[in-house]
Amino acid sequence: MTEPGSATVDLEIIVQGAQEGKKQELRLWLRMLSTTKLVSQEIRRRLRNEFGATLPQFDLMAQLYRERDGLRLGELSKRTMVTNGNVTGLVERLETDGLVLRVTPDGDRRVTVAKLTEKGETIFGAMAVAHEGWLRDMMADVDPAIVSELWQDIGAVKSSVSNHLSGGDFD
Amino acid sequence: MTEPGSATVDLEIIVQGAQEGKKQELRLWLRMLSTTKLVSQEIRRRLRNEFGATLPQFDLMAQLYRERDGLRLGELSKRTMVTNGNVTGLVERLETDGLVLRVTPDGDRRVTVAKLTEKGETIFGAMAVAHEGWLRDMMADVDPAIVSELWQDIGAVKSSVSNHLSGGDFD
DNA sequence: GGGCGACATTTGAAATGTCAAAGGTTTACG
DNA sequence: CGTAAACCTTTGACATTTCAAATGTCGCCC
Repeated sequence: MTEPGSATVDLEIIVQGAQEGKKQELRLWLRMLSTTKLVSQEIRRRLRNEFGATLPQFDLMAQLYRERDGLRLGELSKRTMVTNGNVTGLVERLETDGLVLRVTPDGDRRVTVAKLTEKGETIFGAMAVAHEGWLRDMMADVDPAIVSELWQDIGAVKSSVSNHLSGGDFD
Repeated sequence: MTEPGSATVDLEIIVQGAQEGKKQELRLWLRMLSTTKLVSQEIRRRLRNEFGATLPQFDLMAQLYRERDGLRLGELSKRTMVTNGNVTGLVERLETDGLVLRVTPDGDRRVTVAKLTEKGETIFGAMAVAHEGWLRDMMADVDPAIVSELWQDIGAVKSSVSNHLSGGDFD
């Protein structure tokens, strides 16, 4: 790939920097976005085919699965990065299906707490196992060391982004 | 399950592999997903505030911007990773706003070709410049070398995922 | 030249997504 | 007390999303 006899390595860097080095971030973003879409679509398809569930429902249940005492809707909204109004409908549907339960605690009647039903826990357990397997399969060709490195470096991206938001939100 | 194939590996790796190394892919995926959501939301907010546009509309126009002769809806669907039915409505709204034009070529009346209007090109030009700047800003704290490396390594992930799809789709 | 299979887009139902405004509740302060 | 501010959730209007089924065209083969 690299061309021969370049005693002027500096030149390349300068040229690259001046011409298109500026778009590295854009390029990275586009690739992150398309990759994420690809994986999402695959997971969505499998969740649908094998469990009749949707990805947002899975996400929401995942949060409840590790907080057996349940979570307030606002907290669910933050953790799933889904708007409040959206959580309302999501929980509503899951309640209809008997996977989730809504309770208003005694102390504060403004609050609604959602928690998994026993049925919900059982079903989600199965989904979680399958879900993890799908990801292992999809990333099977990637060197584990790279996987680990990516986790780190994307963390750096995430934290840079967090520090440059116009609204001022956090992880 | 899987047994350690080579006895030459470090103890660390074995330990890691036995304990929680199995979930590395899941961990990476969750981080990719949350980071992508974070960036998407920020871009969405800015597109809305500064241009009154939505992210899918921006994506679609981006494709048309570099194909001045226009693209068939099916091709748009593939490139934006948006379903056919979705493209229909998207283009419909953009046409209403006078940003996009729909034409049926003479040769084949099954086909609809969408292309940017002059107004569409002007407006998108401005959005593209801003968009690139937003990304540079958001990733400002990330070492350029890391940005480049991430682009490469995520490419490896993408291609692994592509090779392990149940449906069998490609980039 | 009629019809069948392949192709391209649209439609329709249901779910998810955003934002802004409205609805109750609680808290705090004068 | 009693009202205003703060908090939590829901609602409503719209845009986007997916899937499956319908619609419309083209190509080809007999």
